[in-house]
Amino acid sequence: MNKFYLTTAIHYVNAPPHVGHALEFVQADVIKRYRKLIGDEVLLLSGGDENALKNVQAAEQAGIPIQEFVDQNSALFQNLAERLNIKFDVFQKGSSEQHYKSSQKLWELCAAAGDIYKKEYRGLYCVGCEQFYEPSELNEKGECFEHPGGKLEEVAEENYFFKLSKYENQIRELVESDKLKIVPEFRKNEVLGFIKQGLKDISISRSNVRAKNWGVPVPNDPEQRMYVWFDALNIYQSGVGFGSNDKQYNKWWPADVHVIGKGIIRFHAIYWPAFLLSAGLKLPKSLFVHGYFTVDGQKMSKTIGNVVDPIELIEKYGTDALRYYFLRGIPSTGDGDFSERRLREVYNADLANGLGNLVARVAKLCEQNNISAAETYKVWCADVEKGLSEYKFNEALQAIWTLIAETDKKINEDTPWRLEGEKLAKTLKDLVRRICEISYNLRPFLPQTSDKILKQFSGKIKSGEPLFPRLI
RNA sequence: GCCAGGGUAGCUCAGUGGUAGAGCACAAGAUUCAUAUCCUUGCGGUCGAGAGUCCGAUUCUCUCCCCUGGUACCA
Repeated sequence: MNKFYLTTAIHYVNAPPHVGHALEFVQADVIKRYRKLIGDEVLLLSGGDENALKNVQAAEQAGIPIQEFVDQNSALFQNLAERLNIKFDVFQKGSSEQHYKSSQKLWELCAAAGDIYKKEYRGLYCVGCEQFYEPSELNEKGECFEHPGGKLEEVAEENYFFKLSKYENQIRELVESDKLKIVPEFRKNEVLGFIKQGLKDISISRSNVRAKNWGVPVPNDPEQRMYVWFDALNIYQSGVGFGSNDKQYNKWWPADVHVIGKGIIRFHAIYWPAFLLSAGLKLPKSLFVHGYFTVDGQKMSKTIGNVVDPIELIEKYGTDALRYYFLRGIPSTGDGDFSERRLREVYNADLANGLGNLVARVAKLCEQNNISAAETYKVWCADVEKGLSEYKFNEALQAIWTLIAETDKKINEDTPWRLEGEKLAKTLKDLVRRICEISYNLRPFLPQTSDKILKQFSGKIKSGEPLFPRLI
């Protein structure tokens, strides 16, 4: 049996999840369900990047102890997954003891390879924001936008650095050769373009003061904490036993695919393989990079106040309706505009009038004529498989909806309501076969709906409640 | 600034050196098994602007305009 290990990104848990997170979860779940259906043993991991300074700041603002704060928000991410009908086999918390040990082990391996050294970092530090800024990020007076009037201090601090520059050629080769495959192609080119400019060493630690004593302690240096990316990426390993359970780790690692958003590709395509190369560990096989949502044409942001809550949408339209919109309504690798108006349009056109209505009309015909379904159909439509293997979910679904349209047309041509006897039975059985084929192919995408249809179309067929009541 | 991608029907997008395509939306017709549904037909575009190559350009070349993304220790 083939193993297949995939992950979602490790998200900041400084705020509740929005539709963008939901999109990524659904995409990962489709891959997971498909791999399972074709017989792989699959593990899906997600997790929370709980060690970021942003969490500390957000917790302070909310007036909640930091651990309690990240626990609460991590739970919201897990709850969202459940509501989307997704099961994370592992949800690895960055603040867990096991993760700390695992990340320290990774650090020690990199250090033993001679790739970690101490160096002074100088930068412009804003006390109000508690972070460093590049000159380009400041206003004309050299002040930060959040705290105008206040001068930034030039702060120097000893940090640990990782010799990223050493791995430049190896990483270029990995990406070019697709040994680390990046989907889609244009993201791969972006990464190569970035590498071409030359890789510099990166800081991978912070002083306790700046880190507010939060985060993974650096081994053998009580004054420093790991910079979040070093340990956050390692969640992919710590969650499957790196540093705690060798048997489990050897079974699942390396990851077959990391599903991530475009904003963090550099960390996954460059930093992450470099850390692993340094530590002498296996590398993930591929990255699947999705785009971001805009909302009614605008960037989603807390300041604009247009952050869309996926839970509300699930309550309004149902899990599968939302899953369908994510998968069909936007190309899987591009940016998509989220609009509720569009969601409603797609719901009525494709789910109510298309799939739902087709199932209802065939079910009624079968009920009236005492038709039973005997066999089960497990045949993948070629275009659906093709779409899935390339992560082009919208194209896969399009193929299924072509089947739906063909079946509708066939019913109109055959006019079963005018037939009788043997001919009628034969026509209806053919329609039942088509419905089963459609719902089988639908399984990775709309699991609840698929189950409902397959249940309705096994044994004696009866008409039932509409799958997707038409919205007015 | 530099690098990459894009500007095609009201919307989302596909596509080609030879009189422009799909789905949705909209309109009409026909049908009744069905969720006022399905089916058929129709409406709808100087294919970002200009110039060049060619018998012929939306498709190739150049210039310009606009949009999106990337341009690292901030995430």
